[in-house]
Amino acid sequence: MSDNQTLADKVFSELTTAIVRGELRPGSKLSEQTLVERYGGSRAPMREAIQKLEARHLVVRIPHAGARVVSLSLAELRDIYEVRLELESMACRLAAQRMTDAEIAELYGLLAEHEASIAAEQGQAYYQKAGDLDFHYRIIKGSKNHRLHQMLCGELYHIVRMYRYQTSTSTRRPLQALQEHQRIVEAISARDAELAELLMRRHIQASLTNLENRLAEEEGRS
Amino acid sequence: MSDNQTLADKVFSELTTAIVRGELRPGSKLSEQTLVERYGGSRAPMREAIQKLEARHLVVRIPHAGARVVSLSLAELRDIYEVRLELESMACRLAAQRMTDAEIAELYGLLAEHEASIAAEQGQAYYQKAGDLDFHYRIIKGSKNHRLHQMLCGELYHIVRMYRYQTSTSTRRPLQALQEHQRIVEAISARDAELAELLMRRHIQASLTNLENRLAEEEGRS
DNA sequence: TCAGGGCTGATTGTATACAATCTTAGTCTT
DNA sequence: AAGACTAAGATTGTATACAATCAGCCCTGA
Repeated sequence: MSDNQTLADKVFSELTTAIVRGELRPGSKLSEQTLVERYGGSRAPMREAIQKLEARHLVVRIPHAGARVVSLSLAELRDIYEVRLELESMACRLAAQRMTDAEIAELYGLLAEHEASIAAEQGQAYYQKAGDLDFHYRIIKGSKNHRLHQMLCGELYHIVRMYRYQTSTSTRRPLQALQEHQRIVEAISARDAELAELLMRRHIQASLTNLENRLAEEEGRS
Repeated sequence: MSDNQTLADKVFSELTTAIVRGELRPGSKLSEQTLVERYGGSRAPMREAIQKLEARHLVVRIPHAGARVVSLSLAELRDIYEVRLELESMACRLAAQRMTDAEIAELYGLLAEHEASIAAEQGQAYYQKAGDLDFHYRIIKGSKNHRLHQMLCGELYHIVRMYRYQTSTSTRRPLQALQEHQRIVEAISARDAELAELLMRRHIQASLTNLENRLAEEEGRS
């Protein structure tokens, strides 16, 4: 029953985490033969795993030329952040309308945990980051829109996490982020959808403007 | 050079149009063997084609049990429309900011064509539908956000087109749609991003509310 | 020295064969 | 008669082999 997942799925999972964690650098080649040597099995499941990665935009495949880990330009990253900004604001609005009281209570609990971990200063960047992801994840799920959840968690978030170490956002300001999270939850709790959306938009906007500044200065240089 | 596309790609294209046009009914099974008999070749390319369809959410694949053409519930369709509403409004806002004057001029030209075809009453539902798609497509492209373009055109639109014959929207009111299109283009031309977004939101909202009404009455029935 | 063509090696695309799993029909039990 | 179990058949997952294509290198000629 737990062995229900196919070999291709397992390799896909392994490769996904490897790419997201940066163990496989952007631009590096993924030859099918290499994967066979590393993970065992035959080429067929490896091809399937690569195709699934391609579907999630984690690798780029060129016919007869192989697959490479995706390497995004700043412009492409800006595109992704723009879309994420819009979709996650939307998710927050819907969450304010559709989350159950129990789910909101859980959100409060999560915030309390974060607050404690920050206060104790045990919560280093890593914990804060995981907590941040968890927070956003719950709100997305609270939107009760399955497709929205799929798009944000299945297609955009891997990329965002992958490039997060570059962007240096929402990790250097844990306290401020926590306060923003608190206000968002308050808005959701008050069922104020418009305010919740606005606050989430602002919360994410910082990353985007940061990115656009870098994009502008890079264009100025060239 | 034109033969550069692989067999899997060709089968994928064929199947995509077949599904979108309704020649393959939602829920019908896609066995690999059947595809081999219909399109020739061997199972390997067929598997790849099916996987690409799965990536675009046009089929659902269950391990060891095969692939079926996706069959969406009204609730899932609502989710998709909600996301489309948000993304396409966003696209319209960005288009107002980023489209070139030449592209806007082309939009006006497109509107003139539609007006003529409606006035001559040669433009039956089919032409109007294609024209409508073209209009929306150009605005999406005008957003200059490649990922947004990918998501709307590559992932959502096939589904929307597939179920459009059910929803009966934006085909029975060609004149009103045209007028709404004209106002949208005027807003874009005036570089009024907020207004353009608002108008597009209203323009698409009709389909969504229609869908939600049907969803509500279905839930009331059960 | 450099541009261009062709060859070799490697890699991907495709075909076929085998193994594992699911589905379905039938039978048996309660 | 309804439901569960079993076995046969079919279908998918995997492995291996072959063909087609591409990348890199050497060689040739101006």
